[in-house]
Amino acid sequence: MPRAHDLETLLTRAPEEAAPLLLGSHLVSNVDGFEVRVRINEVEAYKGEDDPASHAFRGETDRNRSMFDNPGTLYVYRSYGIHNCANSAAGPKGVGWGILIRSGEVIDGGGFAARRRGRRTDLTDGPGKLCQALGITLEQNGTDLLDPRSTVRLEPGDPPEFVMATPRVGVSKAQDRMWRFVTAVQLSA
DNA sequence: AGGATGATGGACT
DNA sequence: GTCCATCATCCTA
Repeated sequence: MPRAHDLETLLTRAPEEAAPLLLGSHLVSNVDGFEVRVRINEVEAYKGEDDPASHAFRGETDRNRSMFDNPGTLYVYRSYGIHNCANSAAGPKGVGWGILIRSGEVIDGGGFAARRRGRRTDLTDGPGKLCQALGITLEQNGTDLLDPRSTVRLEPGDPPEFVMATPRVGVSKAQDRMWRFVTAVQLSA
């Protein structure tokens, strides 16, 4: 299990190495005073200008700027005009690497999550759902996930016993990269 | 249980 | 105009 200051070390690695190690960590949000804690069970690596599937493939833009910031910076983007999706910047500053946080299980604050989602089940089993449950919007883009004072942050957790690697979801390019990482818990969900 | 589809906006050709 | 790092709903079985 990574300790708090180890998360920064972990996230400075290449995203395809850091992503599976991030599984089991906690994503905690305190937006509007409601704390929701999620154990991360599914992530994907995106590797900047080396990766045709990455938003950063064509370099830095207004939209993807957070991914080029320090490792542990929150990159939020709007998906299909409707949903928000959350990433952590990875690698050294300036490379545009990131880890998409796709799903998890609610550990605490389930009532707040259910209220935000407008339902009692399927609260955080997808990247858009997870952001809605945690109240993560473009307003939180650029947040330092490694700062304990941040409204959205990463904290250490228990690592999973089993991790499976698969192609990434919803991408048509670079399907040969097995850069989606899932815990056994998420597989059975 | 699984496939099709509409919503909805930004980035890109 | 087309393509999305998606989701909820509405079918068919």
